[in-house]
Amino acid sequence: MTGTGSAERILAILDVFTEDHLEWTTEELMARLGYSRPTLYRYLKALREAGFLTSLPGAGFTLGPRVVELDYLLRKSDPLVSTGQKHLEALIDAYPCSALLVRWYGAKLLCVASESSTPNPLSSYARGRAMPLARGAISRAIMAWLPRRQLEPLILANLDEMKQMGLGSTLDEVLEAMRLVRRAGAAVAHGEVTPGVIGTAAPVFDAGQSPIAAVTVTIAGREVTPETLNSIERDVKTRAAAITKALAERRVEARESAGDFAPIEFELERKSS
Amino acid sequence: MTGTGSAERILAILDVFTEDHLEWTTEELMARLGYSRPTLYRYLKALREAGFLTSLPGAGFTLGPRVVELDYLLRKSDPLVSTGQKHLEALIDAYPCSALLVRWYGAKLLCVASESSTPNPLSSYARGRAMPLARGAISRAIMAWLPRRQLEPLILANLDEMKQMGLGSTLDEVLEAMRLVRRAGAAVAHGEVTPGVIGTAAPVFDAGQSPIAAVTVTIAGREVTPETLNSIERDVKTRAAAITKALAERRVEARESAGDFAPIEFELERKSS
DNA sequence: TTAGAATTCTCATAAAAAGAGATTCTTGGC
DNA sequence: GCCAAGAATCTCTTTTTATGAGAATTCTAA
Repeated sequence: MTGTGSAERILAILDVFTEDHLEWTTEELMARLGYSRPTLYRYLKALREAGFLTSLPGAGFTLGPRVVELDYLLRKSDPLVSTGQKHLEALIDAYPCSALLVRWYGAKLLCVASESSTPNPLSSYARGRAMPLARGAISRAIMAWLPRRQLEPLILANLDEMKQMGLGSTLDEVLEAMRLVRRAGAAVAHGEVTPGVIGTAAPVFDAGQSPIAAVTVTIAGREVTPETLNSIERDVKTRAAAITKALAERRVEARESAGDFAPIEFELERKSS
Repeated sequence: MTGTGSAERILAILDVFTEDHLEWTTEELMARLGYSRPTLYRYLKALREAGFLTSLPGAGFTLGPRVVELDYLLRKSDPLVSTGQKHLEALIDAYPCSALLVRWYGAKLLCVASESSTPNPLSSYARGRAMPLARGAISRAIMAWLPRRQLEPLILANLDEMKQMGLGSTLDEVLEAMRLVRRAGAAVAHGEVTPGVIGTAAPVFDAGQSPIAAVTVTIAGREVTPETLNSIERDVKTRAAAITKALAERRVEARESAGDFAPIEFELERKSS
């Protein structure tokens, strides 16, 4: 569990680059990480040659171009983003809101695409922004459809915060709340993440079974009627279902053209009897 | 020179994820990289726990959330991007064009911000897109201001392509062409990257000395008069200079408030779960 | 539940990181 | 353009630690 391999130690270097401290000198890194000078330089060299770090002219290191390239790759090739984009645009055209596509990464909710038709809140919902695990419609739109094995430990780990959200004070109560979300087909949250902002989210499924993402609309609570809210919920559900469907179709296409793939040969060693 | 350390071997895994092949099964990776099964799984585990890879439910791996997060970090904290954004917007408001901010990474030109007021070419100039080193206004707007030590090997390595661009057929001729660009304060290229598209680029400097980026405007050649072109060139130069100045001021501010930096203490190693 | 596959474990072997200090390469100052 | 101060790399031995064959385990899907 505890990573003491050099792999972990190299990747750990990237963890010290944070919003507050994005430039590091070698001295600072030595002090922070406790690596000896030659070792640190070896690691830094590897990371720099791979493009993950760039040495600044003055003296120091910062994140490098590979990061930007990899994100471009992901952005351009992620079927979720490419099929979802138009649906986000349709949503922001219909309401004065922000529309997000948030991916479930097994331990993290990360915004992977966002559009907005209101001026201010855009920047706080940019791509790459991590979302809270225990609060908000997004979280529940994913969690409610998780298999029990995955769901239970998650709830137990975040029970305190969920209690505050009024989801219930025991595992069973929260499970019941999740059941209601599942029945409704979407999750709605009033000001759980940002005060005064209503979030509505519906899940996107991968192979029809496990949720991989959520389509979300956030809108200012004071300028929305219950009817509009219903309409939003309907639209969000429709859009999410459409993305799920598009993903499934894409999968089929990919499989059909997979004839190019070299067949995998089983090379079991069978001992002659 | 070719890295055979485990650091390089781990980072090499990320290199096989390309636009054409973004999902890899363990079998494919073993065949492609030649690692033994346990070793590969160890590496994959490290990369997955760091978030650089995600295992897909079906069977396979793809790039993970850390990539998106790191890019967000870079985007949000890169002073070049944050000070340059408004200038790009001003440029696209003034002309029907695409405006880019392209960063020089020592061996690579990478678009780090882009805005566009024309519908079609937007997607081809997205953030993360690598730009050619030997062609186009962007390249020259950087190269012309590089110190000779860095410039010469670059020219020699790309002489053939530069010959085709009409920059000269010998080192000295290309150096002379660079001198002209330096005198003009900006580089202009007619259809060197995309046929029919005129690019105009001016350099952004870091500490007043070495170029770190270029502001670029690309515009369709047929719908632009020589006067407009002059105007664009003037604006691009002005904007680039403004960004350089803003960066310098930022630097001063950072230095003045550097007393806030907490002294770095030894911290117990903690691993994220 | 039970095959079947995917992932992790065990452990002896051997490779390759680590570290101290010397050495070379860069930078900035004059 | 030269020199000094600092940054980055190299040398080389010790010891750590990664490696890989095969076995054991866990996961997944029927």
